[in-house]
Amino acid sequence: MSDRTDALDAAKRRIDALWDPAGPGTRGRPAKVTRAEVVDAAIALARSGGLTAVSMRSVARALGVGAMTLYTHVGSQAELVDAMVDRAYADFEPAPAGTGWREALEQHARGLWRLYRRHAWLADVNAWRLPLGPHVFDVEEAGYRSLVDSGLAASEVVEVLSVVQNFVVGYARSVAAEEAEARDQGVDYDAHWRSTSYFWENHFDPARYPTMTRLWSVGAFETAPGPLDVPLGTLLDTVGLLIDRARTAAPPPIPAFTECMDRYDENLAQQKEDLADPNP
Amino acid sequence: MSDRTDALDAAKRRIDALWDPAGPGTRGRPAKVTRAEVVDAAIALARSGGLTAVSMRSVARALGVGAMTLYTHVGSQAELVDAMVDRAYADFEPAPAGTGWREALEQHARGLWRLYRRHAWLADVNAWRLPLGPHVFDVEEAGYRSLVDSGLAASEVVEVLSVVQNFVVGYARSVAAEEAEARDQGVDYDAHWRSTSYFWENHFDPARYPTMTRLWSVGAFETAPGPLDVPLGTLLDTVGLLIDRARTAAPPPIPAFTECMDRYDENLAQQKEDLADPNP
DNA sequence: TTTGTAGTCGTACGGTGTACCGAATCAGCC
DNA sequence: GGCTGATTCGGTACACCGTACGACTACAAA
Repeated sequence: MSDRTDALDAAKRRIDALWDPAGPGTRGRPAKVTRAEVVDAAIALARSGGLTAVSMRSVARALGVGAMTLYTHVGSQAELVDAMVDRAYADFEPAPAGTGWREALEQHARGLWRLYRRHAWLADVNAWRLPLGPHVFDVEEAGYRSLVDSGLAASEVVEVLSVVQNFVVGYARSVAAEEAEARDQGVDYDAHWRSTSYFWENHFDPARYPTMTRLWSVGAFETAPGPLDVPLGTLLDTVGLLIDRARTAAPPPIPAFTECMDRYDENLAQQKEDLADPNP
Repeated sequence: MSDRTDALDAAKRRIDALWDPAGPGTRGRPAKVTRAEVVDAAIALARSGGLTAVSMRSVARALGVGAMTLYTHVGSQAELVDAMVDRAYADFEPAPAGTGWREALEQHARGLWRLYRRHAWLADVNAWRLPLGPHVFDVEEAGYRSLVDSGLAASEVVEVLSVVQNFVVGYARSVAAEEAEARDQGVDYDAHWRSTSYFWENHFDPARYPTMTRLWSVGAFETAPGPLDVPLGTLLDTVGLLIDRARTAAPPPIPAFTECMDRYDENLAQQKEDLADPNP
């Protein structure tokens, strides 16, 4: 019983810390570092050495401070990583409003791409789940805004954005993985290239993988110079095709913001009721 | 210099271990466990406790063996995880040959979905990069085979499969993350539900996120009972639209297997030449 | 000056991956 | 039977990790 309660409180505190950073008290000993400085130092470490380079001790050392000192500012390492992610997402540059869905969605995808290129360590942390932080939600909001009035059904908006974001993040992840591997095994890209080509020469069997051989023979696996451009264009084309189809199908419209606030309050009340009385 | 060489050799050994498991020698003391037993024990631990439950000591304990004993069978923990992934991918059930692209691609996506549901820990490891193992390649081959003769251009085949797989894996990842969180904080789904609803009640601001509010008001975020069905159907529809477009555009054809073997040998020779003479 | 309060951080505990190396145990040979 | 070489087993040790505990410090307010 108390185990569950503790874990639940911990989850709540982890969320609260992202929205109400709990500024320094005016009483007592003054702090040597701020929460923001801790998060920034951790991000700096992650950018140069990956997420594995971020330990409580290494961050403290970078700040010239004892390891345990960090715990007055962040609560736990998991909370620190949450804060790092939300801080990184604050760097996202939203697309200018008023453009069409295609430019908006493309800008959104490119913004996400830039974000994951600038903070390559995000590819590692994203494995679990994004923290429910304000700036993460800002990015989600911007993504949905690019599609909400394009004519797609509401569920399609969610699905399409999920597909696009999964694609961009997955792409960034694979690129970041190669770079990290190259970094780990010696600064030099050449060594990494040798190790993967070693695989193709010594183990790849065309007879076992005929389809891949066919695609490889026409260069389908070679990444373009501007790596994201070509696949993203294709992906946006398919979204366009989907929107064309939706316009003739005329799905139920998505209500305007003013209209739906009533329903929002209603649903929230219903949700509270369900929690109070857990019987179906 | 020797640092780089060592790292390169390590990478080679990590790849070799997946293709030539290096059977037990006939001389010397007989082994108490086999490599396959080690991998299976690690997978069993991962299935019940997640990847974090897999440590060299815990695997050894599960086998009734000293921790260091494992190193005669797997070389390192990274190599063990590689082997776990490739072993898990061997469970993939390929789609029956001869069906159309849509059934084949759908079966492929569903097979991947089943794989990631059966081995939820795959969602954690996939963050870095899939190991270059034979069974991983079998799955890739099956995916490409479903699309290679659909009429798409070669590069589109690669992009579409990447999008579909990223979607399925991302979806499985988010579901697995929720289950892992629920498990960590108390066996009971209720506690987890309370913690996320705590967020919606206390921090979500409709004024800051109007578009998400609009979509939420019509239930766009509610997951369907058969969670994968609806989004996957939409995704396959868009692939169909893309294929229709490609059939009228008539992209350059992808050569048959027999034709491209010449080009394959040629390219491989070229590659070796480039490596021998690294000047541009 | 005293008291309360908040921040710092040394110590310690239990965990991790794994390098090192002697002990144990076999096949094959004298 | 005894010996040699090959192979595996696993105890010990080291460096690292996250963090609970509690003594210590430095300030604001009383």
